[in-house]
Amino acid sequence: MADVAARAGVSSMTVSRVINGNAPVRADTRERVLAAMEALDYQPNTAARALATGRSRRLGVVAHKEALYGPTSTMHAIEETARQAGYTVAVVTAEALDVEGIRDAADQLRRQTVDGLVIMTPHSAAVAGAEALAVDLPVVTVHGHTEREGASVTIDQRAGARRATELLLSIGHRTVWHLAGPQDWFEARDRAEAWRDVLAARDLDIPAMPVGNWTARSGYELGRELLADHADVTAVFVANDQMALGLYRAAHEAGISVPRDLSIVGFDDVPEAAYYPPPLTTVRQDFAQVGRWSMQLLLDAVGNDEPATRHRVVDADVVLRDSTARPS
Amino acid sequence: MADVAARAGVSSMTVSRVINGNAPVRADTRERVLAAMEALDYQPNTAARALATGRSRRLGVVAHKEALYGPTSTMHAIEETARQAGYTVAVVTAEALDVEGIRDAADQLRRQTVDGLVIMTPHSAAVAGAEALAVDLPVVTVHGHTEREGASVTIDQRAGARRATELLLSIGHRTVWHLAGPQDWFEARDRAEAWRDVLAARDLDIPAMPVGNWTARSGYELGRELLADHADVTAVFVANDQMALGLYRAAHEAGISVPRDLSIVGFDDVPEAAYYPPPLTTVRQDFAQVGRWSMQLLLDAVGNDEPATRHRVVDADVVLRDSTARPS
DNA sequence: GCTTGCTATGTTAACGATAACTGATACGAA
DNA sequence: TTCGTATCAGTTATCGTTAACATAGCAAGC
Repeated sequence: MADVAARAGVSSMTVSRVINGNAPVRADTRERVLAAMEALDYQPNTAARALATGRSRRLGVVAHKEALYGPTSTMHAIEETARQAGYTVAVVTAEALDVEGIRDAADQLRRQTVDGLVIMTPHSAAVAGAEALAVDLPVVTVHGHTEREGASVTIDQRAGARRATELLLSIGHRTVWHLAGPQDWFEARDRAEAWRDVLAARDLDIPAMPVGNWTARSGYELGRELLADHADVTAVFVANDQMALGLYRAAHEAGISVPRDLSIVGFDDVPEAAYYPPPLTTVRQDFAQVGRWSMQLLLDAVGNDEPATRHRVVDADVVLRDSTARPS
Repeated sequence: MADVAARAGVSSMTVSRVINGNAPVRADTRERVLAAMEALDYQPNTAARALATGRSRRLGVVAHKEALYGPTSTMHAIEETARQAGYTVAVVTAEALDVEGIRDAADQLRRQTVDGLVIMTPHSAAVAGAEALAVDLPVVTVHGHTEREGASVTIDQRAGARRATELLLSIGHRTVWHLAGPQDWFEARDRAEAWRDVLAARDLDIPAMPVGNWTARSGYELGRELLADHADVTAVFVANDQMALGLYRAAHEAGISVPRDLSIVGFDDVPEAAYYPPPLTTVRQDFAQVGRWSMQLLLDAVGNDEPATRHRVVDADVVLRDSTARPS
């Protein structure tokens, strides 16, 4: 920077003003400075700037380990939105998404002088960790639930699950079973509760709810037991698309045809769902929207220097394909 | 830091020495300093440290947009390895993986004073961008090809593709077709070339090679044409698992049974592949290993303050499942 | 002609850490 | 005893940038 200043015949303060555009600089002076920057291929040093201003134009994201489709899509949208606003993103993968894990990850990010934090909080335990942080840093939580303090972006799991369940009932199924996701994930719990609520509202018996872990394998194993034990199952709402794929296989092995003998609705709408045999009726979640909105909330909070507080909810809609039919 | 020093009754320099452990400090002094750090919940400021030392303990990763399984797994492994070595990771998603896009992304990271760079270079065009950078910063490229200067980690696409093709020939198929991936990706090109080489080495005719774009949709559409036009196809090696899923559907619609009438081998071994109907024989790639090794190469280079130069190749093995059988 | 106020620039002192040097004490060998 | 050499801690300057204040020039208003 000193070199640039010397070459342009000004003080380094003027160079700083040209870069930041926050104070008047005469047009011809600005030109000279810009020319000097160009000629010397000058890159401002962000460490020095962060030290002087106390702001790093860097945001932290606490992610979790699994390479699932949803969080990955959200991550990319976060990164892109941040970049367009001139921020960079530092990612830390929490070992475990409990209070301890979130705290460790966030500490590491705080040491990096991040200006704000996006925390992916699918587990209930993770929320406590997030709350503890919001005191001295703007924090937005993602995929959590909306009943906490501070800002968050969630997908309307309940609406999606309600629609899925109602769809199956509306085409004539007497009741709907549910293969659930791990119940320490908000998303899984919300889906299960909404499913239960729909059945309860219609005075239907609520069948036993096997609990899986998002993997196709768990869908397969739970599905095999379910179909072996209960010959009367005609409709299953599955917690996500991978588990639905596992259930497909269990049904196939049991000689049960989808959708003729068994209707299945998934959740997520992964890109492959349209090519499962048969193409899967599922609930689409706009993961990218979640990323964009969470970053916007965070940028607002960082800009205004106040904790973020707003909640935004992304809708979730059923995509009708070929895995659902009236019961025979 | 000054507060910590005051509380412990020492100078800030002594606190620095305790933190970095690079100079002798008497045991009881160290204890006092550690106690003060603990009591004040002291967090070292990385911006100041970066400014003073010229090293940020931060590494950059240039990723690409698509939320594919492989790159995501690699990313997580990179992040984890970096964290264990005390480094953080800044991610930038390149808009386009061409020379321009890589350059922009890397410039942004360089301004962040990163100590080194991992560049995911699946496109041929991206390599040129990477080469331009290696001059003043340790760079490791991933998923590129090995015939360039500098360090890289790749998966042995050729070996994997060769094994897949040979497997199909060895169980009696007269020839093997190939549904290829986009030919501007090294991985896709390597797989196609290895397939062609195997056939050529046995003096077999080399069938036309439809080219897709990694998606299930492209696998479906190409598969439909292929099966309609060529009644004699008995074995297909597909560029990745998603495309294989698309081909499954095309076969199913055409009344062709897998594996009885048609054997299929995929590539990647995504977690769902074992639950495709039928479970997919495919080539497993250890994406996490790629991430770990690339980070190790980079950390070596950063530590020794010299450009990275070594190449490492991760093997790729066939996982035998139920989508392959002798021709009937 | 003198104040007032604006524009454009320079000067100085931080920001929070470390590098390089200096000083004090202790200990062993000659 | 004296010197050399560790060992431990303090002092000072520095990294590259910006905040805060100072200054100079000039136009407008009375």
